[in-house]
Amino acid sequence: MEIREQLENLVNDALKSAIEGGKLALAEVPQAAMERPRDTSNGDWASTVALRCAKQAKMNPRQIAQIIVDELPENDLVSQCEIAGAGFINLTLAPAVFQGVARCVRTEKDNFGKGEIPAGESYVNLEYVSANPTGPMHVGHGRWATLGDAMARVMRHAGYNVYEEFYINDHGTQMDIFGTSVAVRYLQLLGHDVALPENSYGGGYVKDIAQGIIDRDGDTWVSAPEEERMAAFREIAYSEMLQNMEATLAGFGNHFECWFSERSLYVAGPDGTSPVTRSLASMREKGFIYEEDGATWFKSTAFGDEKDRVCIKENGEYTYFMSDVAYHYDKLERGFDHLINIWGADHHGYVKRCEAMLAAWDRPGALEVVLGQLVNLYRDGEAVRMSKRTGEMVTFKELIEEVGVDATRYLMLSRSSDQPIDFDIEAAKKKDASNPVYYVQYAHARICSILRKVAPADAAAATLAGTMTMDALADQLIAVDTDLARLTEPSELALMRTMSGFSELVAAAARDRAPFRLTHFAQDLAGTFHQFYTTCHVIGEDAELQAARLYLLDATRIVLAKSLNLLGVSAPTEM
RNA sequence: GCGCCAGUGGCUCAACGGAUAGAGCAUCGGACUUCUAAUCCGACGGUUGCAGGUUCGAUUCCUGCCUGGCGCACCA
Repeated sequence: MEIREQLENLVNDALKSAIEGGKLALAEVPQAAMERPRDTSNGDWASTVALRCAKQAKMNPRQIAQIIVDELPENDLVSQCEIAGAGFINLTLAPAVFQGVARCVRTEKDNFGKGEIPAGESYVNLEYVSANPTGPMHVGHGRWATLGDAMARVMRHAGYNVYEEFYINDHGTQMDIFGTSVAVRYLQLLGHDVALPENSYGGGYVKDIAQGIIDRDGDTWVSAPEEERMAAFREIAYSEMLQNMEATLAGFGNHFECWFSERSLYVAGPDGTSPVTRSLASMREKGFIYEEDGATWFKSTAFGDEKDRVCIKENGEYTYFMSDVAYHYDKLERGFDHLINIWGADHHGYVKRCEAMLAAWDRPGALEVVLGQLVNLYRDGEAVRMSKRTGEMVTFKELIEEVGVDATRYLMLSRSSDQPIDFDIEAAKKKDASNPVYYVQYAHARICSILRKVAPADAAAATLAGTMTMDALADQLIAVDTDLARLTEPSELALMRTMSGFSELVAAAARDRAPFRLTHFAQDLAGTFHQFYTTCHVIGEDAELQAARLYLLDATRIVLAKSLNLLGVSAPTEM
């Protein structure tokens, strides 16, 4: 049982017996609702229950607090109990409670802080990035890549069953325009006088693709029929862009269970139906589809949208929205109960109609759209849009190459997703105190260094060579039954106290889709460690104390590594 | 005009409705003969955009206003 629950039970029991004993006149038993005071001088945990029921009980809150404290059952958790301020009940826990946390960490290792699946959540589809395959990913996509990945990691650790998906918009006229753009560049490179039509893709990468085709096939496509050439080039360019995105994201540490093609939504199966026809039929059956002005409409206003939306245009073409209708329907068909989409804030106008379609299928609330604010790039405080090298929009790939994966991820995650990010490339590249990612990683590396120092030389060397994990090394050095009773220094207790909040933090970060909180936790834990490092020595203390501190150190290492891992950031063993 | 997001020290950000609003950076002053100084300690710095309301208690919730970003297609 979590410490919070145990304390709540204690206080709740006290309340109950005070009421039953006639000392408190309350119609119903209020909840203890323990919280962690920001200032540890107010104890490790506090209850505000006395404040909240003062009015009903018609008593002074401090008086109520005293009654509750008097009724607190005997226990070995609380070492000190204080009534403070207006009527706060502040509890200080016995060191043994915190020592138990350290033991729990070393026992559970990578599973420390792992949660149970929240009620009502069974199978979550998390869709993110979903960049168009008509060009390279830009910096904003990097934010979604980071956020989605961290969200998936955090939610999994909190017990959710998460399936990560990338939606490829490979259907529709934009793809033909892409193919045409490549074809024009191809002809131009071969000396033909062809103008690039308006609305074309004009980026340098289009020319590169065309050059690639020339390198492979020469001028054989010049004589091909225009339509055929466009279609062929479209497919070549598409597959190149897709490989590009896959490689960039894989290098960034992302993994998608599924790369879902929009085209597949239009392909009929053996029974002659496709997701498009099935989703439309389902809506029609429920009475939310109608024809007007030659077009086919979804009655999204029935669910709060500001206007109805077209699914099939007057000219018979399907809208982009139709694809999304089919796509979400397909997700439901594939068995997902909860659909989470991460979108840029510039798409927020699109949310209502998508929520409406889920409601039309009697699955209101099944769709959750996480909107993220955009990324502004800076270099030494100056706004940058264009890359110096290409003269075009800075791509995500360029950003990672210049800044590095860890610093990019950490910075992208260090703000709540509904805050815009001002990403300064030069600031992100700095390897000093102003860059928090190194502060956290350094704490981890420092611990590893101490562990290596007390280890046999060959084992220490093996961890540096990568042939032995730190976990394995720690297991050699640290006895399972190490006595932790000597860990009573303030900085030792602070470390364990910080770690004791980890599982609750993971649960909250998952619930609120806010992995950025892990960055604050990691910095907090790293800071607490650095303090410990300066006040407490490990090596050279008496055998019992050294053993206990090594144990604590390794617990800290595990939690630091886990926090970084949940953010998708590496935990280096030396720096 | 309507809608979404946000406004907290010079800068970047925190704070389940709780206590004296916390960190980091920057600035200034200290600490390496000791397990990594990518570290630590200290100082300076605030009318939480404005005005009301709810509450024992509001940065947090409600209303109005101001400022900034984004969006309001038979485009994708």
